[in-house]
Amino acid sequence: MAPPLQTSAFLSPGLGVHPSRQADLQRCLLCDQRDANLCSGLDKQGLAALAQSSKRLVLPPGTTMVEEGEPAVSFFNVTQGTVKLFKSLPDGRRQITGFADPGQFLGLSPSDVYSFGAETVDTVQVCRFQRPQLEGLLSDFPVFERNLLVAVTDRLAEAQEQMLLLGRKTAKEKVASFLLDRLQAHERAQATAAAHDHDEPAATTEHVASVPMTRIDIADYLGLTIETVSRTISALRREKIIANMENHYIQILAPATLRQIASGQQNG
Amino acid sequence: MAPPLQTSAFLSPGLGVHPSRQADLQRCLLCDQRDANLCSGLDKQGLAALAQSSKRLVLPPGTTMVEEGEPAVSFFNVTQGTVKLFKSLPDGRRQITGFADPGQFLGLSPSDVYSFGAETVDTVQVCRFQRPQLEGLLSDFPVFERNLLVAVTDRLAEAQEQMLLLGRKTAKEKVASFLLDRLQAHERAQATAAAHDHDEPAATTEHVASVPMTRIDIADYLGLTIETVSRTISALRREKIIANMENHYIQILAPATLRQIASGQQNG
DNA sequence: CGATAGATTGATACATTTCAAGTGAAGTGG
DNA sequence: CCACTTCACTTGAAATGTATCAATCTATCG
Repeated sequence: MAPPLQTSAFLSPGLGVHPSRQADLQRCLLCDQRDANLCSGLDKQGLAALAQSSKRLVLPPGTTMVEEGEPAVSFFNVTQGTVKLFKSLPDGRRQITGFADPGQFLGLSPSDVYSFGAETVDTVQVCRFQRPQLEGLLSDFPVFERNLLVAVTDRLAEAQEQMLLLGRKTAKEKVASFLLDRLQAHERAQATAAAHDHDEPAATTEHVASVPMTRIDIADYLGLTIETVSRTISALRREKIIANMENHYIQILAPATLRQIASGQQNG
Repeated sequence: MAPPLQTSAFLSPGLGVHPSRQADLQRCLLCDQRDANLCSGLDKQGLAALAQSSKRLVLPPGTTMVEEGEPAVSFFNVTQGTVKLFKSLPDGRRQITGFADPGQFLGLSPSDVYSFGAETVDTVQVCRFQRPQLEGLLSDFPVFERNLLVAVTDRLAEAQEQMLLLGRKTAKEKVASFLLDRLQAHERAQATAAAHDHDEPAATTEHVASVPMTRIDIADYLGLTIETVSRTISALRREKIIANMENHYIQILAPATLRQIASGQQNG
């Protein structure tokens, strides 16, 4: 099952890193997501190996990254933008199982074909790994494998939370939960950007949710129809719990209230 | 599929296993689940370490194994029976996120407190690990860590399938999918038992689903009410797709039809 | 044998879907 | 520069699948 690869030291630290690989390593060293999830805790040698084994891609909105049933040859780490993961029924009904924001991986599958599809929501940057090289990295760098284990565990916990939402929450509770998720996603993005700008983290007095996806995607994520999503968002706006902003952002006026709604302690 | 078994005599005295640990090692060597998931591919040293670090427990039906919010101190590997995992809302609404049948683990959590609850459905046998010892095992035995990574990945894929069910399937499709899951669970159990009996695998001409859980559990797993579950099962019985057996077993008369229903290609 | 828990069945209610129409913004071509 | 299309979204009215409320049945167990 797991080929126990030898940890051959193919890049002696400190000594001459292959010139043509310098650019690769730089890419990792300067990456926004360098200390996030998969890539955290790696020494220079590990980072160099990661850099060598991956390729950075920029993908326009609506790009299919993974198709259900196709051979699972690639593995991705998202560094910018949002990717939607989904499963479909033969008649076209679709369930979005999650959104992969910067710092998250995608592409693991229990078999040799993908068990899900993936498509970019907006413009997305990823690091792409090929399967065999990924397995080598896992074997060679225990920290990397541990990071992946932790990341998959996180995703599993998220999936369980989403099952609670899908199975037991009302439309209003679903939308409230979603907006809070997107608030958190935006806050994380802000924090990451601030850290790399060396700027002071601007005191977040405004609560803003990043919602780059369409109503169709939201509906397919929450197990609702687009009409119900639209109506529910309108209702929250009428109740002054949220407010419209530019294109793909929503302001959260009453986060505490929204949290109460999301956890089923208030019906508004 | 079949893991490469060690063919060596399983207790060569030369290897100096500590005498007081012999019983522990025997427990692992004779375990039904020895070659399943987490415990597969381990050499004798690894198996001995596993045996030493874990304790076998037998738990009666309805035992709380894990409570949401409590410190995540234990990790379990199920060797017999079925455990239900769930998340709840403050007002008591509950979603069962999965059933852990023999060979499956439970107890991983992204933080230091459990993000879910777990309770035995019937009489359950588990191997219990304490957190610190588990981490030691993961670090010491790469095969073990890889097994866990594979197992968590499997569970994540299952969770995604269940999200599709919860968000997009009708009551009838949900129940059909559930019965097929339970058919597979029973078939796996049969296969395991047969392998350890050294008996020929009895030609499975009858398709039987093992359903040890109550209607309440089924409803909380499928995002339905007990009434809807009951009505739907009755409808399938009326249509001669399934038939009643003793207490907690259901016979599948038309597996192909059930599969079509489960995947949304037929409404019956 | 009565008590209790699990399961079934029926009648009604309701949350969400479905069907339908309409709005507004962005892009296109004459 | 302005009709015209398109796409995402919103809103309304009617339909429906599942939930809720309620009664009954069955099996197990003290």
